[in-house]
Amino acid sequence: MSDSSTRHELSKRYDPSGIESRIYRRWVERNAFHVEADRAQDPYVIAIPPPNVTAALHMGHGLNNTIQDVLIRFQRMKGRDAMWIPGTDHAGIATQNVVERELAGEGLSRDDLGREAFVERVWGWVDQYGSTIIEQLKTMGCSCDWDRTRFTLDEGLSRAVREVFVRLYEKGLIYRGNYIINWCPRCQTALANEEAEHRDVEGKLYHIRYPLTDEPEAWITVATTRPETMLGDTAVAVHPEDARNRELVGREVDLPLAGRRLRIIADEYVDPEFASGFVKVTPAHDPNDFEIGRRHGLDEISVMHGDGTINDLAPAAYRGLDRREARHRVVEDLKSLGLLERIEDHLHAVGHCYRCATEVEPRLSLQWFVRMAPLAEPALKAYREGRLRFHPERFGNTYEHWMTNVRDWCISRQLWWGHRIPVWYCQECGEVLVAREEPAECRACGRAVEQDPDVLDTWFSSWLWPFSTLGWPDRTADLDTFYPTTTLSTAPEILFFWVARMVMAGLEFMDDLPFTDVLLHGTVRDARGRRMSKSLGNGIDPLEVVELFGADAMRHTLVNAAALGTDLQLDNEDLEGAFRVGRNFTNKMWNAVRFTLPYLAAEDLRRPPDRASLELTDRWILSRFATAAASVTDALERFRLHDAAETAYQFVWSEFCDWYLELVKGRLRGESGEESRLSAATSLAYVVDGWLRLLHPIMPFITEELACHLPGRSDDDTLLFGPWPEPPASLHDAEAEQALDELRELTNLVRNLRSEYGVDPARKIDVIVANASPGLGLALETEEAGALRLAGLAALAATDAIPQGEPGAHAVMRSGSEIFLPLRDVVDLERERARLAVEIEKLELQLDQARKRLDDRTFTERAPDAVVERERDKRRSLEERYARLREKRAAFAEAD
RNA sequence: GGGGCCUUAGCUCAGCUGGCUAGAGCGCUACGUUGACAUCGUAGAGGUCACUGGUUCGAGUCCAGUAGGCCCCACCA
Repeated sequence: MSDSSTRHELSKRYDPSGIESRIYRRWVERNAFHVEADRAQDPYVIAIPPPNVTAALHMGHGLNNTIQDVLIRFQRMKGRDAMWIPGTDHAGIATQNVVERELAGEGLSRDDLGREAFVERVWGWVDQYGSTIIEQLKTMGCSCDWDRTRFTLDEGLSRAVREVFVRLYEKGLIYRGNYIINWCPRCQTALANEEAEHRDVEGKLYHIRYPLTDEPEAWITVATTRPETMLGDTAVAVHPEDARNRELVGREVDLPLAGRRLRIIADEYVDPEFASGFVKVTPAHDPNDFEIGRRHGLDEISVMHGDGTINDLAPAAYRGLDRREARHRVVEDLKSLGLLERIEDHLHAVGHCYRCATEVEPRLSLQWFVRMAPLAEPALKAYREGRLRFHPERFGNTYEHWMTNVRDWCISRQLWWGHRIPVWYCQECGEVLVAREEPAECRACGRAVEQDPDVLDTWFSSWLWPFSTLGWPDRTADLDTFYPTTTLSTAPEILFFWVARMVMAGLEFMDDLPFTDVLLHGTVRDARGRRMSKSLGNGIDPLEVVELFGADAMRHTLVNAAALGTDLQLDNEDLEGAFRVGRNFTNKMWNAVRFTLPYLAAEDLRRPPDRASLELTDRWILSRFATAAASVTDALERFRLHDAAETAYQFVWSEFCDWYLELVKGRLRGESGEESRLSAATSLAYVVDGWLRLLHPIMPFITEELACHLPGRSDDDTLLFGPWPEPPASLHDAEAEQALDELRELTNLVRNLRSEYGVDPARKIDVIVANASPGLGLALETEEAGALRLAGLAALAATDAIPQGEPGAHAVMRSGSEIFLPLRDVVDLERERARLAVEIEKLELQLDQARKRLDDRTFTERAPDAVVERERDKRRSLEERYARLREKRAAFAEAD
């Protein structure tokens, strides 16, 4: 690679376009993200939550994948074999819906094509668009091991799915049966419990009279929210202890409209306090009624087709009506029969399909299920024993609750797109064959067999993701090396769908947790606090953000806004505003490095300069850098990415740029001699290299680009593999920090006074310092020139005592050092006296507080010594400043 | 019905194990084109940390309750 690509003058503004794609290409060309199993000594592994193949990148992806990339890059720089497995999910219903919609545009349905052609069509779609999101992840800078990209429906993963199905079946953990499941009448498939989203709906509660068979003038009243299901009633139930109603148990009622006789039965399920205490029992259309029905051996009459229309088991008048129309008709008919007692408003939760939001229909049907309790037990144990950790911790409660109340998982879907259920039925003898490979014939009778037409829930493949992607069920080197993975980062809403199930599968099939730490990030919201969504049209397109401000700016903004466990808000109507912080920061970094480049010593950037040869300011920035680096490292290790971003930002901007660069400018130009220049140049080089590394996980492009320009570096060098900055503890320098703190305080005080008295910024003024503390003395000894420049001073003089009563502005520092600006032309005596009075008053308040505390015996006795000592220091400092300021004021009074 | 979270500056939010004068960014005010950066610099205004009580030498931080907002789970029709 030649130098020509990057070795040019840096532009005045940072322009990420061009740079980012060039850098990414360079990484890919050297195959930098790939890790070979046989060379991985210390693996750190993340399996990406595979986005749906139908997906286009949204901010939720942006956030989650930034988080993962930060973690991966951090660990890679620390020297670990960081491997990030990418891939996509075939997303059964979602993808099938997309292609069906496409077909609908051509006036076709999937039935027009037939199963085979339809599936082929979906594959075609996947081939064409399925890698869109993968490409978009690259634009964001994600450092996935692209060689390992997997798809939940590829050959290897399909084999894993069949293997798992067969094993669970043989273990008795998969069964088939007729149960009430959640049915989406639009998608026309079964759903898992988790796939039905409960939402409150304003409904009605209908009170309906069922006449007693042997006493036609008398009736009982049942209450229902779904009158149309009465067509499938097969009993009426009361609570066995219900004093009001229990003598009716055993009698019969005439079911209106359907003309069927129903027995009144007693069942504990019924709440005797609710409404009249009678419940109509519809075993085929309600999960509770189903249970009652099984307990009492009731008929299960399903009165609906899969599409939600009434079927032939209902009276002719209702056949073919949609469930809504049927409800209306039933209510009207009951009204005209005088059997509708009343209708009340009723708020209740109704399940909705998580893919198309259609109201779910509880429906009796023959499906395949996984018995979950035996799988949940070890998964729960792992959490309780602390082997599985959640960040933030509170999600552990949610996990525990779900695990302890887990219900069997309906895994069959009446779709065409997905893993075909590996079960074959003999048409002759009814034999059921569950097999890894398609059987040629029935093992019982030798006749032809036919495969179950259904496919598996898409999560039935994703729950195997952490090991199926590594080659399982084969015992591969990848599997040995990279399983278990380390961290999982995802959105809390798929805790049950995916995270919990992966834990179960990992423990069941690999005998080990799939990961040890689960990081659950917040939700991205719009300016009004609403969740960003396609339907609301309030999303922000990450690609547009990258285009406008660069991936680094976006990543920084996202990480910076996403404190652990909190949602983040981004203004979708003001992109510029939303990403300003990150964008401005990239520009700041760019210019900071651009400025330093000509001055950097071409020493070994990675070796901290020897302290003995350094000047105070250099020792100070090295000390600050050591603190920042330790704190960023700690934050990243604890998944507190936000803190890491914040710390690095403050260090670079507020300490490095605002103070260090400003202070050393003159020295870098050689104004203080060669030795001084060298001290600054070597320190600068070490610190710049260091903070570029600290920021690389969050902002990989700009840091990589800038690092290439450092002396002795070329395009062939990269920050990818570290080393991660681990400055020696010896860089911590209390003396330098103390001195520079005082220097900064002095500068701030002078600036403040200048501003208050409206001194022309261009005007150089003098300052007199008296009673300088050792720290300030030390600072001025070496940094006088810097202080003069930053405070806009012409000269700085030290004396033993400030001239008494002379017109000018006064201040006293925390250390007790005094400052005097002899500004006889601008300082108004009256005003200065008033200003001092205000200062004195403020000090008095603080002093009172400190004294009160220290006078309190319980405080001095019970608080830790260190706290008490600090308080004493504070009082001492306050007393000193107080005394000095009062002197000033007194002097003014005399002078007047 | 159960569980969890939130309420801190005009706005968006930090503040982890309780301890110096509660922070950041944006916005606002005043001033500034001193050769890194106007995507900038300097200074400043702005907070009874929702409310009430408790624990403690000490509470934004811990506990209880109140009010408001949000989320998850749940088979009372």
